[in-house]
Amino acid sequence: MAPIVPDGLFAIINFLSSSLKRIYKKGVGMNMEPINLKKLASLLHLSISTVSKALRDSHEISADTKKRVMDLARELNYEPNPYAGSLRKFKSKTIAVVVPDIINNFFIFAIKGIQETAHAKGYHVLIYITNENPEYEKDVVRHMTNGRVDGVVISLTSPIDDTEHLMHLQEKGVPVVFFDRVAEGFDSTIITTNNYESAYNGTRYLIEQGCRRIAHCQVSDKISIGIDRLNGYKKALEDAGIEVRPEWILTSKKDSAHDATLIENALLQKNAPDGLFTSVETHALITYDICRKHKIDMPGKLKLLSFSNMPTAHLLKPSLSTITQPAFEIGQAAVQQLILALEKPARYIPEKVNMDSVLIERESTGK
Amino acid sequence: MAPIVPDGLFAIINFLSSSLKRIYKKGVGMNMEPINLKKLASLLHLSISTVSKALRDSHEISADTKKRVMDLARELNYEPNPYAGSLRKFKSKTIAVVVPDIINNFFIFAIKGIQETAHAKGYHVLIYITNENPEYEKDVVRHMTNGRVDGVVISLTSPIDDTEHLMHLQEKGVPVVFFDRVAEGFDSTIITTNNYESAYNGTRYLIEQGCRRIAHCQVSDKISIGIDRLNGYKKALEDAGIEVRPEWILTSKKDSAHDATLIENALLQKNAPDGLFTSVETHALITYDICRKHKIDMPGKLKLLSFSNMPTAHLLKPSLSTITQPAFEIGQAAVQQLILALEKPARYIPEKVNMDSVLIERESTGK
DNA sequence: CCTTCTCCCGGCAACGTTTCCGTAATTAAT
DNA sequence: ATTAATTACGGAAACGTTGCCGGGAGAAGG
Repeated sequence: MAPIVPDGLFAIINFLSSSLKRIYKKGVGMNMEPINLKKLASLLHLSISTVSKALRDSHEISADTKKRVMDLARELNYEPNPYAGSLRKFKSKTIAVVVPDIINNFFIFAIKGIQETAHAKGYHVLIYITNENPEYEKDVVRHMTNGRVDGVVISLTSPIDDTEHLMHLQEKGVPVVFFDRVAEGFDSTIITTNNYESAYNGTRYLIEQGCRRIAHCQVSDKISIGIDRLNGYKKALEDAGIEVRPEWILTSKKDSAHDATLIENALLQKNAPDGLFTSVETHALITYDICRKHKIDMPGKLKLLSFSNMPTAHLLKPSLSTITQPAFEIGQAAVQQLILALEKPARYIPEKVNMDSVLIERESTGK
Repeated sequence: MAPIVPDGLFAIINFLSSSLKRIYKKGVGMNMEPINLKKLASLLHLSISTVSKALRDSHEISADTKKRVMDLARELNYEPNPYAGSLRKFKSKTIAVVVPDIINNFFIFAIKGIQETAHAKGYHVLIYITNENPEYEKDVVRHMTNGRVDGVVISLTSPIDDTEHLMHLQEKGVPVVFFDRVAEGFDSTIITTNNYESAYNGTRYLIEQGCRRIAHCQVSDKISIGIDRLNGYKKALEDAGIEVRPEWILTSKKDSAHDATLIENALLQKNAPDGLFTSVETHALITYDICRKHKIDMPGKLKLLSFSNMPTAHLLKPSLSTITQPAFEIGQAAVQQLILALEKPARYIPEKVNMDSVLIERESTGK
């Protein structure tokens, strides 16, 4: 069927272009010639478009041609160049996940949920850790308008009123899904937990456990969860007729050494708090260290409650009472919503999903 | 300077093509027209190649032309399409990190190190979690020959003798750097810790603490660290004249329920172990739960030592003695080596980096 | 005045796909 | 038998870049 002479010529031509490419690409190396549609087409004596359509199982191609093409493609381990397709189709099958921190079990589990469902749907996941640095977040987000990612799942480190970089992203047609640390005024999906109620219930629980001087350590006064949780804390105190004392509202500076002295000073003052409600698990751990250092009896002298997804909370001494968020499910839901926005924009209606956290009583609150 | 009529015409033409593109791309939406080199060129009455060169600060372009171009690019928030460049240049400025698990502080810190240094060097990071599934790892790795990533940093879940998928990757010219769970026979950088010595010293330490019936729980008998650590464990027993009992070598089935009963049965048999040396922190946590459930006194009846990077090890009850690996530094080193291989292939010599873990004595071993 | 050189810029091909279109050959409908 | 429809394939443009050329204008040197 295939004429001999042209094949020989093809072989020579291919060899030449092969070695040229090799030099151009790597200088030296054992890497074989890249195999692409053109290569498959020439080996099969078909056109590039026919091969392309055959591989995509197009109805325009006969059954046995498809088989020939697919067999050869499998044999040669053909892998389509994703960037060529992306360039043509304006979609990369890639999403970005942007988180403030990774040494935090909440984000770990969320990332796991994100990654798992994204991969199940055929998406690749680029990960960006902002290290609580708003400038870095802006920088990263601004560069996402270039088509590298089809959509973004983000938990903010920027203040709630400083999100024009995300507005810009949205205007450029890149869907954004927020989770946990969210923004307002966006026509996009926002996935949170019931922060206000959790903080309210947590604070009230501390009161019920006998605390009257309850401090709160928040991660920031400029992000959504910081505000919501603070408000829940305040309202619970008010409802119990307990004065809200500003000096007992500790605000993290995102520097663990600073935070440690902040908490330490608060706990060592005269008439010190008898209850502490922390918003992130690292602050709870810092508190453990402080209590050990200064021999503060927990839960005797100080009761501690923290938002946390630590797998070791029940093994600590004393075991840590926690408000635990459904982190994994949040990650899953975020990606599901994002992919819906990407693939069925008509059926996508941005929604505010609000999931419930669960309060787990343990020894640190005198259980 | 610029003639008025042509500009007006351009505007009309641009508007038309804009609305057309909008319909083609999204159907509907507030997204503006994408801005690319062609657009910049037409606005500036320059050629595409001139604009391209100006943006890359080429010496072929005059200073004021560069300024005009860059000013407009900044004003319009021009972002070069990364995939077009990747297609042209055969490099994506993207690396993949493949890890078996993410609910494991070792990998968390490693990922942090990887991500941080990769971004510092201008690389993007795709993350793949294999969930200890070799088939999934193979699937993922096989699809990495298509140019999506320039290189791969991997900690294996596949058995040490089943790595042809990685061979294939290397043959295709994609550099691979292994860390922690590594493979043999590859001409590439391998970053490990001194697993044999750590296991030897850890086991000897347990002996010194009075243990005579020491069990070892390994993550797998088919991966590098499993083998090395087991051998260190065995050697330490032999050197102390203690018999190595096969039934005390527990091998994880990568299913936490199964592992729990495995360890539970081992600890409940008559003449049970008085020491346990676990290779991953999850097994240590399982052991804590078992001890609590069955009221096994730790460290009285059972001493526990584990490889672990848990930030809460010192806060557990009892605090956990650990062998802690320099996870963050491993991640850093892995990426540094990979980028060296990518950018200075001439100066890159694959090496076997071996870092030291540190044994931290705490209460779980009777400190 | 002619040559040579430098400076600046534009044209064009190429990267690997996808997809719109055209068309030849075969089959079905009239 | 002529036309219409269908099947199966190829040609070519396009996606947004980069980089090799080539060339015109002006300056410098003879």
